[in-house]
This record gives sequence, C-alpha cells and structure tokens, in this order.
Amino acid sequence: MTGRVHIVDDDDSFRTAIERRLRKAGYEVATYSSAQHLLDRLPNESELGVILLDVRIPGLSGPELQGRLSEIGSILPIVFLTGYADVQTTVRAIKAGAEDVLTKPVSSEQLLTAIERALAHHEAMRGHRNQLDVVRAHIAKLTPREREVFELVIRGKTNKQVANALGATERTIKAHRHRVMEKMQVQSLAELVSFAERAGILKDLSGTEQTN
Amino acid sequence: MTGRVHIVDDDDSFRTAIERRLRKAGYEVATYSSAQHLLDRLPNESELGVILLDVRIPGLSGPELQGRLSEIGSILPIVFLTGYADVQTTVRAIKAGAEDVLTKPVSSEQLLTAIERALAHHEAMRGHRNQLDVVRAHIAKLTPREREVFELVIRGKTNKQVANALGATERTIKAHRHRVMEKMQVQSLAELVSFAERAGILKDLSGTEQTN
DNA sequence: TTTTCTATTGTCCCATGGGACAATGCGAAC
DNA sequence: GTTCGCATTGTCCCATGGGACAATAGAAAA
Repeated sequence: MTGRVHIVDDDDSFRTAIERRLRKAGYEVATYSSAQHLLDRLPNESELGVILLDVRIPGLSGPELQGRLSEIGSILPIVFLTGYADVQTTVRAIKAGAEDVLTKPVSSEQLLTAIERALAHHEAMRGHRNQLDVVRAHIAKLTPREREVFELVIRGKTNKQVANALGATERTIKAHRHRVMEKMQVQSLAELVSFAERAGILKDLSGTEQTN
Repeated sequence: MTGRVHIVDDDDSFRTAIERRLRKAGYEVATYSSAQHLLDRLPNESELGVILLDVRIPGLSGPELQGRLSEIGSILPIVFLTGYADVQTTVRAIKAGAEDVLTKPVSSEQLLTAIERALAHHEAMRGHRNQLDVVRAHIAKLTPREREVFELVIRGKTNKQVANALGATERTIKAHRHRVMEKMQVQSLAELVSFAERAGILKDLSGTEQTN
C-alpha cells in the first residue's frame, strides 16, 4: 500500500535514517522537527498517510499533538515511537486512538508492519468519514423546520402525529417531508432512517408512544 | 460503585494483599490462582465486575485468558497487572479491549481509579449488550422466509418489489411483513430499520435501485 | 423595491401499507 | 393419523404516503 509517512522527531539523524529506510520501502516521506511544524502545514488527508511520532519532543509532546489533531478532526493514524518503555503513556496513547506504539530502536519489520496497518486503517476510516460527511452535509441543508420534521419522521411518527406535535396541518408536514427526502437524497423511509442512525442521530430508542 | 473484583494471580501473597486492600475499599473479591480456575467458575455477569489479571501466570497467560473470555462473549473488563513494562504486550492488550494495564507495584490510587473506570465501563457495556440481545432474540424468532422479507423491507423495498424478488404474491409478503413487525415488536418501519441497523445488519448501504 | 427563501395550506388522485376474516397445502412432530 | 408450524393467497376496506398543480404570506437578502 502506498502512502506518505510523516516523521515527527527532533533528532535530525534519526529522521534522516528512518526517512531513508522508508523511501527505500517505497513510501513518500515528509519530515518535521517538531509537532508545531506539522500543525503548520497539516497533511492533506486526500492522500493516504500515517504519522510517525516521537513521544518526547521539545515543545508540544507527542500525545499533545495527538490531542490537537484529534480536536481538529484529523483521522491520520499515529504510530508512536518511544525511547523507553512507559506503560502509562502507552496505554493512554492507544486509548486515545494511536495505531501503535513502538520502542526505539525499531526493526524495519516492525516499522513497516505498523505502517501498513496504519495506512489500511486510514483508508477504512476515510471511507467511513466520507459517508458520514455526505450525510451531514445533507442534513446541514435542511431548514430548521425541516429538521424538526426530519427528527420526528425518523422516529416513526406519522404525518398526522408530526402535524400535531408541531402545530401544523398534515398537508404542511407532507410538504416538509417531501423536501427532506429530496435534500437527503433518499427514496424511502428506510434509507432515511439508516442515514440518521449512521449520522449519530437516534442515539436513544424512545419516541415509540403514539398520540393519534 | 460497588462490584466484584476477580483477582487472577499465581502469587498467593500478592493476591491476599490486593484482596485486603480492595475489601477495605468496599469491593467484593474473588481470587483465582490461575486462568483456568477463572474459566472453571465463570463470573456471572449479572453482577458488575472486573478482572485483575496478571500478564504472566503459569498455564494460560493473561492475554490468552483475555482471548478465551472474548471468544465466549464475556464483556467483563480486564485490568492487567504486569511486573515489568512491556510495550508490545501492553499495546496488544489494550487493542484487544483491556480496560487498563498497570505495573507492579501498583499504588492504591491507581488501582482504585482503574477499577472504578472498569466497573463503569462494564455497566455501560452490559446496557448495550442487553439491547442487542433483545433485538437478536427477536430476529432469531423469524422463520427463514420471514427473515428474507425482513432483509428486503429494511432496505426500503416495497411489498411489490419484495414479492417480485422472492417470487410470491404481494399479499403473501404482506402477511410475512405483518408477522415480522409482530415478532420484532415494533409499530413502525422506522423502528424496524433502527433495530436492524443496531443489530449490525445493513452494514452496506446498497439496495437502492428500483425494479418495479 | 424586488427577488428569494421559508413556512404554510388546499384539492385531486393514486399507490402502498395494514387490519379483518378466511382458507389451502405441506412437511414434521407426536 | 392428527396436530402444529410455515408458506401461501384471496377479498374488502380504510389509513397513510406521495405526486401534481397551485397559492398565500412574512422575512431576509440583493
């Protein structure tokens, strides 16, 4: 699998050594001497990639950079490199979503295996996120009123029930509902519900009572 | 939060020491001198619990026990205790779902914090699994034919389309569909789709074409 | 001020979903 | 052999969803 490896490490000779190894293995490489440098020119995620990140670096630490990236919505997988074995840090990193944690010196085999897995993971995650983005983009186009109707319809309310709930005529709801289906680009209620479920709406499974 | 801590460690004195500390903290405790002993009398998950598991123990190792438990559907959280810092093992354990990995000697604060988090996690997971079990139990009651109808209906197919697809009359599908709604205990298509989505059916979002 | 977006509601008409009341045929279990 | 579960299909009838064709009104933007 091809992709770009973003090496973040303050040790010049280490960066160079790893870079050489990775280029030889067929990967694109970008290097950064600090976390800030990576934040300054954020990798474009239209390209598959992985961040090789040293845990302890001057300025923002590895885990701190991980937090920042997560906050800004990055899904670039991170493979940590650490000079010494620190269980506490390792646990936190993995729980925070790190792809792997390797100890220096790292064997090429370990490194390449981790990178391959990370790239595969990145690809899968991108797929998921793209689907989500599409759905969310559609939802964003709904007007406030349409959004209200949407919320009730995906919970199984009939037009009549929605009409009562929102204080409008059944005919009106019908119109809103029609535009919701259009904007969400679905042809059936089933699809609409699927989308909603995947977009994280519908967390709780209540709203089943009927108020004719 | 109350709950039972299952200590698995071959070191008698260690088990006793930890047990004393935990009982003092208000937890129920069960001890096992080997992984096999725990497998022999599996903790009942109707009670909140957590497994305190030593990584290296004679017989089945900690991670191996973790694998076994996972296979048999256990969702008891596991907090690993390890004598020495092994990043490789730690990463695998966490990725395999371990709640935490602590190094011996472990401070009471660390231990109690980890246990509390594990118990809270167990409670949340049980909730999720119970919902899932209910849905799956309902699905299990469907006859093969009803299951086929179910699969198509939740993908937005109309009775007519399902009838064509399965080579039956619209009336027949109507009958099956009715029984599906009954057995799944839902009143609306929206609910049916929600359940299906949560039960893991509907992974791919295809099946949108129409063949009147 | 004029255009545009949003919300609202109407009437007709048809397709689809769903309940009520029934019935037939076929294997498998008893 | 009889019972039981399962699949199948019918007819009526009504509620609901959804398309077609239109129209009104207020608010915000150009």
